[in-house]
Amino acid sequence: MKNNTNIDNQEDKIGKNFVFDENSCPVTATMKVLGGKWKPILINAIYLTAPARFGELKRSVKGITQSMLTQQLRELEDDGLISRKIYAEIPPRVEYTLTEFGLTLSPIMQAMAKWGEEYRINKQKA
Amino acid sequence: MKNNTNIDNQEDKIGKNFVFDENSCPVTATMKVLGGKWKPILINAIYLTAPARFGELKRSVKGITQSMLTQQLRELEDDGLISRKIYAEIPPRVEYTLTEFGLTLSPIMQAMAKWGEEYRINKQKA
DNA sequence: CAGTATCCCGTTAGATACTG
DNA sequence: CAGTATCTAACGGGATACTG
Repeated sequence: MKNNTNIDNQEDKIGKNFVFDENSCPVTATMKVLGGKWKPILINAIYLTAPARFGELKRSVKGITQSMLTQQLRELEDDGLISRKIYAEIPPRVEYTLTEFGLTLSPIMQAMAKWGEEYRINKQKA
Repeated sequence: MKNNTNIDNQEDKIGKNFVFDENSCPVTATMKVLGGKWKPILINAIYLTAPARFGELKRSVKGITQSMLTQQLRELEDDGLISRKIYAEIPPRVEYTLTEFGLTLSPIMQAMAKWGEEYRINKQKA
């Protein structure tokens, strides 16, 4: 739960003048990569249907628009989570796959999925 | 990584007409709770300084405004992650603590923190 | 088929002022 | 001290049209 790098500085124990800074929070960094409406779904979809084609994703991811799909795929690619393979064919074909690094998200996604389910149960009671 | 409840339906294996729906993605549900600019930092801050007072949080969480702090604390409370204890004193005192349920986020936060650090290293190389 | 380019809107976050 | 109320700015996401 220690998500502030200042924590490493033993001089600066959690005292009255300790400061929590968003820029040094690695959880926030992860959220930026996984955040937004489509990222988790897309990662999951690509994981389960790899190699995933653009048109397939457009059909299978309910409600996503073409521009959103392109944009999100670019961001995932820039973050090194997915790889994009272009086939010089007519009609054009592009396939997306999770990279090795993208696969390292697996335990986090699983933990989040499990927690999310418990959260729903918890909310229904409240 | 299976974050679509449809996955449980064995009739509907990942085929050509499989649909990924945002409403049935528990990862997205978790993201809504943990998402936004301040939630991870606040959860961490409350965890490390509990019982955390309003004024303390305002001072220690760098850059947060009073209205944002109030709003985020309310949301965390409504989600059952933190508890709010009011002391009928002058001057008024309010203390925030993680609930049992809030503490169950710990493994996720730790996993995300670890991944976020590796992501940063990965990005610097690219 | 797999995109790019624009324009638009709703939500989220920030600034400021006021109060029990 | 610990809030609430209100207004404004920024950004994520959506609709539509066009293209190699």
